[in-house]
Amino acid sequence: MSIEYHSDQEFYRHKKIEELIKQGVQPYGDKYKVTHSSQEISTEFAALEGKQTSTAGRIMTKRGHGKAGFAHIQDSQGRIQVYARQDNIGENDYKFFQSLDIGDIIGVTGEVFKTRTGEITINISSFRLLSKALRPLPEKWHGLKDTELRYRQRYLDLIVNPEVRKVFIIRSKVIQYIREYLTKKGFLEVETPVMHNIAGGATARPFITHHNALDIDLYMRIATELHLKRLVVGGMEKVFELGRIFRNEGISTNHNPEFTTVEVYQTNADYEDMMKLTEELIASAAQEILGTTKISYQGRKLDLSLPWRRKSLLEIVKEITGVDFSNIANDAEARKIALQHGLEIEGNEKKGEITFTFFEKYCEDKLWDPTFIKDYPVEVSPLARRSRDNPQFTDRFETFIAGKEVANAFTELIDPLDQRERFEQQVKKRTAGDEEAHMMDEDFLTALEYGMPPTGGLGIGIDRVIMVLTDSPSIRDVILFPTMRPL
RNA sequence: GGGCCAUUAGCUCAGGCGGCAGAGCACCUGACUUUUAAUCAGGGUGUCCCAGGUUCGAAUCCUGGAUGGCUCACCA
Repeated sequence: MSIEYHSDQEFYRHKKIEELIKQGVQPYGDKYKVTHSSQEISTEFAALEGKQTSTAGRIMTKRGHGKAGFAHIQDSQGRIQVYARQDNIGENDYKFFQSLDIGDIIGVTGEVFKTRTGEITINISSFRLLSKALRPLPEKWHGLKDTELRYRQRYLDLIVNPEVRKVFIIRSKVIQYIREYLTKKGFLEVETPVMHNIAGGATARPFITHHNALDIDLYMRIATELHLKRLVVGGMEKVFELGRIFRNEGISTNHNPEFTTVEVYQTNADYEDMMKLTEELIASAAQEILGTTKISYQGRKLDLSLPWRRKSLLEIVKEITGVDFSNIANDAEARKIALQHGLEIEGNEKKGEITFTFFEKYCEDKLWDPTFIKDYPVEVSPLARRSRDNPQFTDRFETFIAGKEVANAFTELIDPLDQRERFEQQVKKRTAGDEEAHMMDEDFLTALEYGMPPTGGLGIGIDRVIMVLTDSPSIRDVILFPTMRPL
Protein backbone atom coordinates (compact mmCIF):
# COMPACT_ATOMS: atom_id res chain seq x y z
CA MET A 1 0.00 0.00 0.00
CA SER A 2 1.40 3.38 -0.91
CA ILE A 3 0.41 6.48 1.02
CA GLU A 4 0.61 9.89 -0.50
CA TYR A 5 1.79 12.44 2.02
CA HIS A 6 0.62 16.00 1.58
CA SER A 7 3.35 17.37 3.81
CA ASP A 8 6.21 16.33 6.04
CA GLN A 9 3.86 16.67 8.99
CA GLU A 10 1.64 13.92 7.67
CA PHE A 11 4.66 11.72 7.23
CA TYR A 12 5.55 12.08 10.92
CA ARG A 13 1.98 11.39 12.00
CA HIS A 14 1.78 8.23 9.94
CA LYS A 15 5.02 7.11 11.55
CA LYS A 16 3.53 7.77 14.98
CA ILE A 17 0.53 5.58 14.16
CA GLU A 18 2.80 2.73 13.15
CA GLU A 19 4.69 3.15 16.41
CA LEU A 20 1.45 3.16 18.44
CA ILE A 21 0.18 0.00 16.81
CA LYS A 22 3.53 -1.67 17.49
CA GLN A 23 3.04 -0.84 21.17
CA GLY A 24 -0.50 -2.21 21.16
CA VAL A 25 -2.18 1.21 21.32
CA GLN A 26 -5.35 1.65 19.28
CA PRO A 27 -5.08 4.97 17.40
CA TYR A 28 -8.83 4.98 16.68
CA GLY A 29 -10.42 4.03 19.95
CA ASP A 30 -13.74 3.26 21.57
CA LYS A 31 -16.12 5.69 23.22
CA TYR A 32 -14.83 7.46 26.31
CA LYS A 33 -16.91 7.81 29.44
CA VAL A 34 -17.38 11.59 29.67
CA THR A 35 -18.76 12.99 32.92
CA HIS A 36 -18.61 16.70 32.11
CA SER A 37 -18.29 18.96 29.09
CA SER A 38 -15.59 21.61 28.97
CA GLN A 39 -18.19 24.24 29.78
CA GLU A 40 -19.67 22.32 32.71
CA ILE A 41 -16.25 22.03 34.26
CA SER A 42 -15.89 25.79 34.13
CA THR A 43 -19.38 26.70 35.30
CA GLU A 44 -19.48 24.04 38.02
CA PHE A 45 -15.92 24.57 39.17
CA ALA A 46 -16.90 25.39 42.75
CA ALA A 47 -18.48 21.95 43.12
CA LEU A 48 -15.95 20.07 41.02
CA GLU A 49 -12.72 21.44 42.47
CA GLY A 50 -10.56 18.60 43.70
CA LYS A 51 -12.89 15.96 42.25
CA GLN A 52 -12.29 13.45 39.50
CA THR A 53 -13.72 14.47 36.14
CA SER A 54 -13.68 12.92 32.68
CA THR A 55 -13.98 14.81 29.45
CA ALA A 56 -12.94 14.45 25.83
CA GLY A 57 -12.00 16.70 22.98
CA ARG A 58 -9.58 17.74 20.27
CA ILE A 59 -6.13 19.01 21.22
CA MET A 60 -5.92 22.62 20.05
CA THR A 61 -2.76 23.88 21.77
CA LYS A 62 0.15 22.14 23.44
CA ARG A 63 2.97 23.37 25.67
CA GLY A 64 5.65 21.07 27.01
CA HIS A 65 7.80 21.88 30.02
CA GLY A 66 10.14 18.97 30.31
CA LYS A 67 8.49 16.50 32.63
CA ALA A 68 5.12 18.26 32.66
CA GLY A 69 2.97 19.85 29.99
CA PHE A 70 -0.23 21.72 29.22
CA ALA A 71 -2.73 21.45 26.42
CA HIS A 72 -6.16 22.79 25.58
CA ILE A 73 -8.77 20.37 24.39
CA GLN A 74 -11.89 21.54 22.57
CA ASP A 75 -15.36 20.01 22.57
CA SER A 76 -18.64 21.32 21.21
CA GLN A 77 -19.04 23.63 24.20
CA GLY A 78 -15.60 25.23 24.26
CA ARG A 79 -12.12 24.56 25.56
CA ILE A 80 -10.63 23.29 28.78
CA GLN A 81 -6.98 23.17 29.79
CA VAL A 82 -5.40 19.87 30.78
CA TYR A 83 -2.16 19.35 32.68
CA ALA A 84 -0.01 16.22 32.52
CA ARG A 85 2.81 15.48 34.96
CA GLN A 86 5.24 12.61 34.68
CA ASP A 87 4.97 12.27 38.48
CA ASN A 88 1.27 11.49 38.16
CA ILE A 89 1.01 9.35 35.08
CA GLY A 90 4.41 7.69 34.89
CA GLU A 91 7.23 7.92 32.40
CA ASN A 92 5.64 5.78 29.68
CA ASP A 93 2.32 7.58 29.62
CA TYR A 94 4.03 10.93 29.81
CA LYS A 95 6.11 10.09 26.75
CA PHE A 96 2.90 9.07 25.01
CA PHE A 97 1.29 12.36 26.02
CA GLN A 98 4.24 14.29 24.65
CA SER A 99 3.94 12.46 21.33
CA LEU A 100 0.32 13.56 20.85
CA ASP A 101 -0.28 16.10 18.10
CA ILE A 102 -2.46 19.15 17.82
CA GLY A 103 -5.64 17.87 16.20
CA ASP A 104 -5.69 14.51 17.99
CA ILE A 105 -8.84 13.70 19.94
CA ILE A 106 -8.28 12.41 23.46
CA GLY A 107 -10.25 11.50 26.56
CA VAL A 108 -8.84 12.61 29.91
CA THR A 109 -9.65 11.88 33.54
CA GLY A 110 -8.28 13.79 36.50
CA GLU A 111 -8.76 16.21 39.32
CA VAL A 112 -10.04 19.70 38.59
CA PHE A 113 -7.90 22.55 39.93
CA LYS A 114 -6.91 26.12 39.26
CA THR A 115 -3.39 26.95 38.12
CA ARG A 116 -1.22 29.64 39.58
CA THR A 117 -2.53 32.01 36.92
CA GLY A 118 -6.12 31.11 37.74
CA GLU A 119 -7.09 28.91 34.82
CA ILE A 120 -9.41 25.99 35.51
CA THR A 121 -7.50 22.87 34.52
CA ILE A 122 -7.73 19.09 34.71
CA ASN A 123 -4.72 17.44 36.32
CA ILE A 124 -4.60 14.26 34.28
CA SER A 125 -4.44 10.94 36.12
CA SER A 126 -5.23 8.91 33.01
CA PHE A 127 -5.96 9.60 29.37
CA ARG A 128 -6.64 7.72 26.15
CA LEU A 129 -6.11 8.54 22.49
CA LEU A 130 -9.54 8.44 20.83
CA SER A 131 -8.70 9.50 17.30
CA LYS A 132 -5.37 10.31 15.69
CA ALA A 133 -5.29 13.28 13.30
CA LEU A 134 -3.15 12.59 10.25
CA ARG A 135 -3.34 16.10 8.89
CA PRO A 136 -2.25 19.26 10.70
CA LEU A 137 -4.88 21.84 11.59
CA PRO A 138 -4.78 25.39 10.24
CA GLU A 139 -2.91 27.95 12.27
CA LYS A 140 -4.02 28.53 15.85
CA TRP A 141 -3.83 32.31 15.82
CA HIS A 142 -5.20 33.42 12.44
CA GLY A 143 -7.52 30.45 11.95
CA LEU A 144 -8.61 29.53 8.43
CA LYS A 145 -9.23 32.62 6.31
CA ASP A 146 -9.25 31.36 2.74
CA THR A 147 -12.97 31.55 1.94
CA GLU A 148 -12.75 28.81 -0.63
CA LEU A 149 -11.23 26.36 1.86
CA ARG A 150 -13.67 27.47 4.56
CA TYR A 151 -16.64 26.53 2.38
CA ARG A 152 -15.13 23.43 0.82
CA GLN A 153 -13.79 22.07 4.12
CA ARG A 154 -16.38 23.46 6.50
CA TYR A 155 -15.29 21.00 9.21
CA LEU A 156 -11.94 22.81 9.42
CA ASP A 157 -13.73 26.15 9.53
CA LEU A 158 -15.81 24.87 12.44
CA ILE A 159 -12.81 23.51 14.31
CA VAL A 160 -10.65 26.61 14.14
CA ASN A 161 -13.10 29.53 13.75
CA PRO A 162 -15.36 29.49 16.81
CA GLU A 163 -17.63 32.30 15.56
CA VAL A 164 -18.73 30.04 12.68
CA ARG A 165 -20.21 27.58 15.11
CA LYS A 166 -22.18 30.44 16.70
CA VAL A 167 -23.75 31.34 13.37
CA PHE A 168 -25.00 27.82 12.86
CA ILE A 169 -26.22 27.54 16.43
CA ILE A 170 -28.30 30.67 15.82
CA ARG A 171 -29.51 29.18 12.55
CA SER A 172 -30.66 26.08 14.38
CA LYS A 173 -32.38 28.14 17.07
CA VAL A 174 -34.19 30.31 14.53
CA ILE A 175 -35.54 27.28 12.71
CA GLN A 176 -36.56 25.66 15.97
CA TYR A 177 -38.20 28.91 17.07
CA ILE A 178 -40.21 29.21 13.86
CA ARG A 179 -41.37 25.62 14.20
CA GLU A 180 -42.46 26.12 17.81
CA TYR A 181 -44.06 29.51 17.14
CA LEU A 182 -46.23 28.17 14.34
CA THR A 183 -47.02 24.90 16.08
CA LYS A 184 -48.15 26.75 19.20
CA LYS A 185 -50.46 28.85 17.06
CA GLY A 186 -52.09 25.68 15.80
CA PHE A 187 -50.33 25.28 12.46
CA LEU A 188 -49.71 21.76 11.24
CA GLU A 189 -46.26 20.99 9.87
CA VAL A 190 -46.31 18.88 6.72
CA GLU A 191 -43.91 17.51 4.12
CA THR A 192 -44.79 17.70 0.45
CA PRO A 193 -42.89 16.23 -2.50
CA VAL A 194 -39.49 17.61 -3.43
CA MET A 195 -39.73 16.12 -6.91
CA HIS A 196 -42.50 17.60 -9.00
CA ASN A 197 -44.12 16.74 -12.30
CA ILE A 198 -44.67 20.46 -12.80
CA ALA A 199 -42.38 23.03 -11.19
CA GLY A 200 -44.71 25.73 -9.95
CA GLY A 201 -45.33 28.26 -7.25
CA ALA A 202 -42.56 30.65 -8.19
CA THR A 203 -40.93 32.42 -11.09
CA ALA A 204 -37.72 30.46 -11.51
CA ARG A 205 -35.91 27.87 -13.60
CA PRO A 206 -35.98 24.38 -12.08
CA PHE A 207 -33.42 21.60 -11.88
CA ILE A 208 -34.43 18.51 -13.82
CA THR A 209 -33.87 14.95 -12.67
CA HIS A 210 -34.99 11.58 -13.99
CA HIS A 211 -36.95 8.68 -12.57
CA ASN A 212 -35.74 5.47 -14.19
CA ALA A 213 -38.59 3.06 -13.42
CA LEU A 214 -41.25 5.47 -14.63
CA ASP A 215 -38.91 6.84 -17.31
CA ILE A 216 -40.03 10.39 -16.69
CA ASP A 217 -38.23 13.62 -15.99
CA LEU A 218 -39.06 15.26 -12.70
CA TYR A 219 -38.39 18.77 -11.48
CA MET A 220 -36.84 19.63 -8.15
CA ARG A 221 -39.32 21.92 -6.44
CA ILE A 222 -38.87 25.70 -6.78
CA ALA A 223 -41.51 26.36 -4.10
CA THR A 224 -43.79 24.45 -1.77
CA GLU A 225 -46.77 26.67 -2.54
CA LEU A 226 -49.01 24.66 -4.84
CA HIS A 227 -48.95 21.48 -2.78
CA LEU A 228 -49.65 23.36 0.43
CA LYS A 229 -52.63 25.04 -1.21
CA ARG A 230 -53.93 21.62 -2.28
CA LEU A 231 -53.79 20.72 1.41
CA VAL A 232 -55.81 23.82 2.26
CA VAL A 233 -58.42 22.63 -0.26
CA GLY A 234 -58.27 19.32 1.61
CA GLY A 235 -59.25 21.01 4.83
CA MET A 236 -55.90 21.73 6.48
CA GLU A 237 -56.79 25.21 7.63
CA LYS A 238 -53.45 26.15 9.16
CA VAL A 239 -50.46 24.48 7.60
CA PHE A 240 -46.77 25.11 7.07
CA GLU A 241 -43.70 23.51 5.57
CA LEU A 242 -40.09 24.22 6.37
CA GLY A 243 -37.84 22.90 3.71
CA ARG A 244 -35.27 23.08 1.00
CA ILE A 245 -36.13 24.38 -2.42
CA PHE A 246 -34.00 24.48 -5.56
CA ARG A 247 -33.63 27.10 -8.23
CA ASN A 248 -31.41 26.73 -11.27
CA GLU A 249 -30.03 30.24 -11.16
CA GLY A 250 -26.86 32.17 -10.63
CA ILE A 251 -24.91 32.14 -7.40
CA SER A 252 -24.27 35.35 -5.50
CA THR A 253 -23.92 36.67 -1.97
CA ASN A 254 -27.73 36.52 -1.76
CA HIS A 255 -28.42 33.41 -3.86
CA ASN A 256 -27.58 29.74 -3.39
CA PRO A 257 -29.09 27.15 -5.77
CA GLU A 258 -30.62 25.29 -2.83
CA PHE A 259 -32.05 27.26 0.04
CA THR A 260 -34.57 26.99 2.81
CA THR A 261 -38.00 28.53 3.05
CA VAL A 262 -40.95 28.30 5.36
CA GLU A 263 -44.34 28.66 3.71
CA VAL A 264 -47.41 29.24 5.84
CA TYR A 265 -51.10 29.08 4.85
CA GLN A 266 -54.04 30.10 6.98
CA THR A 267 -57.68 30.07 5.99
CA ASN A 268 -59.93 33.03 6.67
CA ALA A 269 -56.88 35.24 6.70
CA ASP A 270 -55.53 37.74 4.19
CA TYR A 271 -52.25 39.46 3.42
CA GLU A 272 -52.72 41.94 6.26
CA ASP A 273 -52.78 39.00 8.66
CA MET A 274 -49.66 37.62 7.00
CA MET A 275 -47.88 40.95 7.52
CA LYS A 276 -48.60 40.77 11.22
CA LEU A 277 -47.45 37.18 11.34
CA THR A 278 -44.21 38.01 9.52
CA GLU A 279 -43.18 40.94 11.68
CA GLU A 280 -44.15 39.22 14.90
CA LEU A 281 -42.36 36.03 13.99
CA ILE A 282 -39.06 37.64 12.99
CA ALA A 283 -39.03 40.34 15.67
CA SER A 284 -39.87 37.88 18.44
CA ALA A 285 -37.28 35.43 17.14
CA ALA A 286 -34.66 38.18 17.37
CA GLN A 287 -35.82 39.12 20.87
CA GLU A 288 -35.83 35.50 22.00
CA ILE A 289 -32.57 34.37 20.42
CA LEU A 290 -30.46 37.55 20.33
CA GLY A 291 -32.13 39.25 23.29
CA THR A 292 -32.91 42.42 21.33
CA THR A 293 -34.66 43.75 18.23
CA LYS A 294 -32.12 46.53 17.79
CA ILE A 295 -29.27 44.89 15.96
CA SER A 296 -26.63 45.96 13.50
CA TYR A 297 -25.90 44.57 10.09
CA GLN A 298 -22.56 45.11 8.38
CA GLY A 299 -21.72 48.05 10.59
CA ARG A 300 -25.07 49.78 10.21
CA LYS A 301 -27.90 49.96 12.76
CA LEU A 302 -30.93 47.88 11.97
CA ASP A 303 -34.12 48.14 14.01
CA LEU A 304 -36.46 45.17 13.89
CA SER A 305 -38.85 46.66 16.47
CA LEU A 306 -42.60 46.57 15.74
CA PRO A 307 -44.46 47.77 13.86
CA TRP A 308 -42.66 47.59 10.53
CA ARG A 309 -43.13 50.22 7.86
CA ARG A 310 -45.82 49.54 5.25
CA LYS A 311 -45.77 51.19 1.85
CA SER A 312 -47.40 50.48 -1.48
CA LEU A 313 -45.21 49.65 -4.46
CA LEU A 314 -46.48 52.72 -6.34
CA GLU A 315 -45.68 54.95 -3.37
CA ILE A 316 -42.12 53.75 -2.96
CA VAL A 317 -41.41 53.91 -6.71
CA LYS A 318 -42.73 57.46 -6.82
CA GLU A 319 -40.79 58.42 -3.73
CA ILE A 320 -37.46 57.10 -4.95
CA THR A 321 -37.61 57.48 -8.74
CA GLY A 322 -40.07 60.37 -9.03
CA VAL A 323 -42.20 58.39 -11.48
CA ASP A 324 -45.88 58.11 -10.59
CA PHE A 325 -47.10 55.02 -12.41
CA SER A 326 -50.69 55.68 -11.36
CA ASN A 327 -50.63 58.54 -13.87
CA ILE A 328 -49.34 56.39 -16.69
CA ALA A 329 -52.15 55.39 -18.98
CA ASN A 330 -50.94 52.35 -20.89
CA ASP A 331 -48.16 49.89 -21.69
CA ALA A 332 -46.68 52.02 -24.47
CA GLU A 333 -46.32 55.04 -22.23
CA ALA A 334 -44.73 52.90 -19.52
CA ARG A 335 -42.20 51.56 -22.01
CA LYS A 336 -41.34 55.11 -23.03
CA ILE A 337 -40.63 56.02 -19.40
CA ALA A 338 -38.50 52.90 -19.06
CA LEU A 339 -36.40 53.91 -22.05
CA GLN A 340 -36.00 57.40 -20.62
CA HIS A 341 -34.62 55.82 -17.44
CA GLY A 342 -32.15 53.76 -19.39
CA LEU A 343 -33.85 50.38 -18.96
CA GLU A 344 -33.48 47.83 -21.74
CA ILE A 345 -36.86 46.73 -23.02
CA GLU A 346 -38.02 44.30 -25.68
CA GLY A 347 -41.16 46.19 -26.66
CA ASN A 348 -43.91 43.91 -25.38
CA GLU A 349 -43.65 44.62 -21.64
CA LYS A 350 -46.79 45.40 -19.72
CA LYS A 351 -47.10 48.48 -17.52
CA GLY A 352 -47.19 46.31 -14.41
CA GLU A 353 -43.97 44.56 -15.36
CA ILE A 354 -42.21 47.86 -15.93
CA THR A 355 -43.46 49.26 -12.62
CA PHE A 356 -42.07 46.17 -10.94
CA THR A 357 -38.74 46.49 -12.75
CA PHE A 358 -38.49 50.10 -11.57
CA PHE A 359 -38.99 48.89 -8.04
CA GLU A 360 -36.44 46.09 -8.31
CA LYS A 361 -33.80 48.25 -9.98
CA TYR A 362 -34.09 51.49 -8.09
CA CYS A 363 -35.83 50.84 -4.79
CA GLU A 364 -35.22 47.36 -3.38
CA ASP A 365 -31.69 47.86 -2.10
CA LYS A 366 -32.64 51.13 -0.40
CA LEU A 367 -35.06 49.46 2.00
CA TRP A 368 -32.90 49.08 5.12
CA ASP A 369 -35.14 48.85 8.18
CA PRO A 370 -37.83 46.20 7.75
CA THR A 371 -40.43 47.32 5.22
CA PHE A 372 -43.53 45.74 3.76
CA ILE A 373 -43.98 46.75 0.14
CA LYS A 374 -47.53 45.94 -0.83
CA ASP A 375 -49.95 45.92 -3.75
CA TYR A 376 -48.03 44.40 -6.67
CA PRO A 377 -49.13 44.53 -10.31
CA VAL A 378 -51.18 41.53 -11.35
CA GLU A 379 -48.82 40.75 -14.26
CA VAL A 380 -46.01 39.78 -11.88
CA SER A 381 -48.21 38.05 -9.29
CA PRO A 382 -49.91 35.11 -10.99
CA LEU A 383 -50.96 33.35 -7.76
CA ALA A 384 -52.22 36.36 -5.79
CA ARG A 385 -55.78 37.59 -5.57
CA ARG A 386 -56.69 40.86 -7.32
CA SER A 387 -57.27 43.87 -5.11
CA ARG A 388 -60.97 44.62 -4.65
CA ASP A 389 -60.52 48.32 -5.46
CA ASN A 390 -58.20 47.89 -8.45
CA PRO A 391 -58.03 44.60 -10.39
CA GLN A 392 -54.72 45.65 -12.00
CA PHE A 393 -53.09 45.08 -8.62
CA THR A 394 -53.00 42.22 -6.16
CA ASP A 395 -53.17 41.92 -2.39
CA ARG A 396 -49.55 40.93 -2.19
CA PHE A 397 -46.56 42.12 -0.21
CA GLU A 398 -42.87 41.48 -0.03
CA THR A 399 -40.73 42.14 3.02
CA PHE A 400 -37.33 43.77 2.77
CA ILE A 401 -34.65 43.95 5.43
CA ALA A 402 -31.20 45.41 4.79
CA GLY A 403 -32.07 45.66 1.11
CA LYS A 404 -32.82 41.95 0.86
CA GLU A 405 -36.12 40.37 0.02
CA VAL A 406 -36.88 38.04 2.90
CA ALA A 407 -40.58 37.30 2.46
CA ASN A 408 -43.32 37.18 -0.15
CA ALA A 409 -46.98 36.81 0.70
CA PHE A 410 -50.47 37.38 -0.55
CA THR A 411 -54.12 36.88 -0.17
CA GLU A 412 -54.30 33.68 -2.18
CA LEU A 413 -56.05 33.56 -5.50
CA ILE A 414 -58.81 31.00 -4.93
CA ASP A 415 -60.92 31.70 -8.04
CA PRO A 416 -60.15 28.80 -10.42
CA LEU A 417 -61.33 30.74 -13.47
CA ASP A 418 -59.05 33.72 -12.79
CA GLN A 419 -56.22 31.31 -11.92
CA ARG A 420 -56.63 29.57 -15.26
CA GLU A 421 -56.41 32.91 -17.06
CA ARG A 422 -53.28 33.80 -15.13
CA PHE A 423 -51.65 30.48 -16.02
CA GLU A 424 -52.58 31.04 -19.65
CA GLN A 425 -50.82 34.42 -19.56
CA GLN A 426 -47.78 32.74 -18.08
CA VAL A 427 -47.82 29.97 -20.69
CA LYS A 428 -47.84 32.65 -23.39
CA LYS A 429 -44.70 34.19 -21.89
CA ARG A 430 -43.17 30.75 -21.63
CA THR A 431 -43.91 29.98 -25.27
CA ALA A 432 -42.31 33.31 -26.10
CA GLY A 433 -39.10 32.05 -24.51
CA ASP A 434 -39.39 33.09 -20.87
CA GLU A 435 -38.01 30.03 -19.10
CA GLU A 436 -38.98 31.36 -15.69
CA ALA A 437 -42.66 31.79 -16.50
CA HIS A 438 -45.07 29.45 -14.79
CA MET A 439 -46.27 26.23 -16.39
CA MET A 440 -49.93 25.30 -16.71
CA ASP A 441 -50.87 23.14 -13.73
CA GLU A 442 -54.18 21.42 -14.52
CA ASP A 443 -54.00 19.26 -11.42
CA PHE A 444 -53.76 22.36 -9.23
CA LEU A 445 -56.65 23.98 -11.09
CA THR A 446 -58.72 20.85 -10.51
CA ALA A 447 -58.09 21.22 -6.79
CA LEU A 448 -59.18 24.87 -6.87
CA GLU A 449 -62.32 23.89 -8.76
CA TYR A 450 -63.42 21.89 -5.72
CA GLY A 451 -63.36 25.15 -3.77
CA MET A 452 -60.56 26.62 -1.67
CA PRO A 453 -61.48 28.77 1.32
CA PRO A 454 -60.23 32.37 1.49
CA THR A 455 -56.63 32.03 2.56
CA GLY A 456 -53.58 34.09 3.38
CA GLY A 457 -50.22 32.64 2.36
CA LEU A 458 -46.65 33.55 3.27
CA GLY A 459 -43.16 32.46 2.27
CA ILE A 460 -40.04 33.44 4.19
CA GLY A 461 -36.48 32.97 2.96
CA ILE A 462 -34.88 31.52 6.07
CA ASP A 463 -31.29 31.90 4.89
CA ARG A 464 -31.61 35.63 4.35
CA VAL A 465 -33.31 36.14 7.70
CA ILE A 466 -30.41 34.30 9.30
CA MET A 467 -27.91 36.45 7.40
CA VAL A 468 -29.52 39.49 8.99
CA LEU A 469 -29.68 37.97 12.47
CA THR A 470 -26.07 36.77 12.37
CA ASP A 471 -24.61 39.82 10.62
CA SER A 472 -23.36 37.59 7.79
CA PRO A 473 -22.41 39.34 4.53
CA SER A 474 -22.90 36.27 2.32
CA ILE A 475 -25.57 33.58 2.14
CA ARG A 476 -22.65 31.12 2.02
CA ASP A 477 -21.86 32.09 5.59
CA VAL A 478 -25.20 30.72 6.80
CA ILE A 479 -25.28 27.55 4.67
CA LEU A 480 -22.98 24.83 5.98
CA PHE A 481 -22.05 23.47 2.58
CA PRO A 482 -22.79 26.10 -0.06
CA THR A 483 -22.81 25.06 -3.70
CA MET A 484 -19.28 25.12 -5.14
CA ARG A 485 -17.84 24.17 -8.48
CA PRO A 486 -16.12 20.79 -8.12
CA LEU A 487 -12.35 20.87 -8.30
C1' G B 1 -21.59 35.97 -19.38
C1' G B 2 -18.60 41.14 -18.69
C1' G B 3 -15.13 43.99 -15.43
C1' C B 4 -11.66 44.23 -11.28
C1' C B 5 -8.72 41.50 -7.80
C1' A B 6 -6.45 37.12 -5.71
C1' U B 7 -3.71 32.27 -6.02
C1' U B 8 3.96 31.71 -2.95
C1' A B 9 5.59 26.17 2.90
C1' G B 10 0.33 22.43 6.50
C1' C B 11 -1.97 27.67 7.92
C1' U B 12 -1.53 33.33 7.85
C1' C B 13 1.19 36.28 4.72
C1' A B 14 5.94 39.27 2.72
C1' G B 15 8.59 39.06 -1.76
C1' G B 16 9.96 47.98 -5.81
C1' C B 17 13.25 47.90 -11.35
C1' G B 18 13.51 40.18 -14.00
C1' G B 19 19.26 37.84 -10.78
C1' C B 20 20.44 31.63 -5.27
C1' A B 21 12.56 31.30 -2.41
C1' G B 22 11.30 34.47 2.79
C1' A B 23 8.80 35.48 7.96
C1' G B 24 5.39 34.03 12.00
C1' C B 25 2.63 29.87 13.62
C1' A B 26 2.80 24.59 12.83
C1' C B 27 6.54 20.70 12.24
C1' C B 28 11.59 18.06 13.38
C1' U B 29 16.13 17.64 17.19
C1' G B 30 17.49 19.02 22.17
C1' A B 31 16.70 21.76 27.21
C1' C B 32 12.91 23.02 30.72
C1' U B 33 7.64 19.85 36.48
C1' U B 34 1.76 25.61 37.08
C1' U B 35 2.38 27.28 31.24
C1' U B 36 -1.04 29.89 28.17
C1' A B 37 0.36 33.34 21.12
C1' A B 38 5.16 29.39 27.11
C1' U B 39 10.47 30.14 26.68
C1' C B 40 15.62 28.92 25.00
C1' A B 41 19.25 26.57 21.21
C1' G B 42 19.39 24.39 16.35
C1' G B 43 16.75 22.74 11.53
C1' G B 44 13.30 25.39 5.79
C1' U B 45 10.04 21.15 4.98
C1' G B 46 8.18 24.58 -1.68
C1' U B 47 4.82 21.72 -8.66
C1' C B 48 5.71 30.13 -6.38
C1' C B 49 -2.37 27.62 -9.43
C1' C B 50 -1.65 25.26 -14.64
C1' A B 51 0.17 25.50 -19.90
C1' G B 52 2.77 28.16 -23.39
C1' G B 53 5.82 32.59 -24.75
C1' U B 54 9.74 36.63 -24.20
C1' U B 55 14.72 36.43 -21.94
C1' C B 56 21.47 34.45 -20.76
C1' G B 57 17.99 34.15 -16.61
C1' A B 58 10.75 34.44 -14.81
C1' A B 59 7.33 33.88 -8.36
C1' U B 60 8.07 38.68 -10.99
C1' C B 61 6.92 40.50 -17.90
C1' C B 62 3.29 38.64 -22.08
C1' U B 63 -0.73 35.14 -23.90
C1' G B 64 -4.21 31.39 -22.82
C1' G B 65 -6.62 28.46 -19.08
C1' A B 66 -8.34 26.87 -13.85
C1' U B 67 -10.40 28.06 -9.10
C1' G B 68 -12.12 31.69 -5.76
C1' G B 69 -13.69 36.73 -4.07
C1' C B 70 -16.09 41.38 -5.18
C1' U B 71 -19.09 43.71 -8.80
C1' C B 72 -22.43 44.42 -13.11
C1' A B 73 -25.75 41.47 -15.95
C1' C B 74 -29.04 37.30 -15.32
C1' C B 75 -32.00 35.88 -11.33
C1' A B 76 -36.27 36.64 -6.21
